Amino acid sequence: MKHAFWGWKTQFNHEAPSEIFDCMLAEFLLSQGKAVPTQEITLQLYGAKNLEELMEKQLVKFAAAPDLYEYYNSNELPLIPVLWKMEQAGILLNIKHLKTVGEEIDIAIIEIEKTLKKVAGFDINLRSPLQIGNFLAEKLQVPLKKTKTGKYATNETEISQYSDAYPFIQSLLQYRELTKLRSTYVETLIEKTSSESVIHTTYSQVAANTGRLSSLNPNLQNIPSSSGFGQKIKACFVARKGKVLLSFDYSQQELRILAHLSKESALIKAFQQQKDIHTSTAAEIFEVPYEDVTYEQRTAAKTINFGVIYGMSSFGMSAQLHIPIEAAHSFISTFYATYPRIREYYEHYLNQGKINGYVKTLLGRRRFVFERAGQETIDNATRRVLINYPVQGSAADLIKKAMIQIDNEVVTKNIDCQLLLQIHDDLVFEVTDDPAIIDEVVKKVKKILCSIYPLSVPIEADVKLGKNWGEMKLIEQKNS
DNA sequence: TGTAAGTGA
DNA sequence: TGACGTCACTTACAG
Repeated sequence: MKHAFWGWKTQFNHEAPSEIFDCMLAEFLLSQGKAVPTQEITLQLYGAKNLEELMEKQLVKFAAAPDLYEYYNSNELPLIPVLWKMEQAGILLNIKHLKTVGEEIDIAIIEIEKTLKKVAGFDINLRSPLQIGNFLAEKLQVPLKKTKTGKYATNETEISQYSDAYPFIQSLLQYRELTKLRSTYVETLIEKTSSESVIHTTYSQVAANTGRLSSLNPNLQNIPSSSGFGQKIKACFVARKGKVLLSFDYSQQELRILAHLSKESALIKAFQQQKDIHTSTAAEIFEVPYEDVTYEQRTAAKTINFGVIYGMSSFGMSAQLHIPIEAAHSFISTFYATYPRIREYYEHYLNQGKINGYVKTLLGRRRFVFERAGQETIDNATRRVLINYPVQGSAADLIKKAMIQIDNEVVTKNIDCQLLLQIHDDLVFEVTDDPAIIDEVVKKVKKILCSIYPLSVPIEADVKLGKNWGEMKLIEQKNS
């Protein structure tokens, strides 16, 4: 929780000048009667003597781009005190419980370690991809692929296909999962927790090229949720005494934004009718009634729905769904036949990228992919960026806008409630454990989240409540 | 310091 | 032809 706005980015394609954030943070802190953190490196970098001079230099930059100045004034600068308060508040950690979970993990690790070393027959370093790769490929004759540096690839998707034939691999994957949890989550979280058992992250507004926030020291945006032990770790994040945690999770926000941007009527209709979007896509591409969609069909449709947001190829899809490339190709063709406007959306943004050198989000944030306008060709990596950025970037814009409004209308309005965390499409609050207050916060926050920017589809959010972050219970259906 | 791996959205 | 889904952060190993 040093503060939210250290650091800077100098890539040509980045338009979030962190130095102005430093200036605005300084102003905010001064208004609170606090000491201003000196940004000597930033000052030196821009050849400025003080923050005022730095700010003047920034304003010169912005003078050339009034629309961006407007965007930053309304959506980035007001977010600074919001993030600052989130960092200062921090979240309470049940250290005792976390240590117990750590001990459970330790016991499991020691057990697995013993059996693995026995099978290997020597003191193999299980954390070394080099040693593991050599052992698997040369001793056990597992036909491993090579990485780009010519070593054996031992990543999960590569080796898990042999886990049935080799119990060693199965145990190794468990070993990796447990050691990851222990070192990255249990140990670091304990280490970074204050004497009051509160953990403070730092948010950066200038790390992600899409305009998303990022979280560091520690990163609280990738706390595990899937596995059993992961859930237990998450459950160690608790509400303070007399309070509860409330989370608001946007439902399929990126696909809704895709529907809005592409104006694809079949997709818009599905959202308007409040259907399960993956089932709906499955019904369309497999030409079966909505009610008859099977689990496998829904899974395939889900992969395709997310795949299109990222510009996935038939190769990537075949790998993920374990189907032949031809089948994946056919799925994708059918998808575009079903949702023709999505293909047009692609073409539009690719052209914008060529013509202008950048593309824009809903709120006008730009991402440059070329140094100059008027490009003839686009390579595949750039193509995917152009396709993904408007969707991911717009989602980031909208939740930031909502956070600012929520802070103004809920957090600072004598309602006992504080925003603690943002995980891209998810906001976690700490609220007094009182039904009337909880009800008020739920109504107000949900209203802001869902009406922050009218799309051609409804925006929806799931609301969950709990004493800890690992066991949150849905308190309101998204369709209500 | 770069690479491989794994966690999240 | 070669690559093959976006955006992050952290850990550990090896040079």
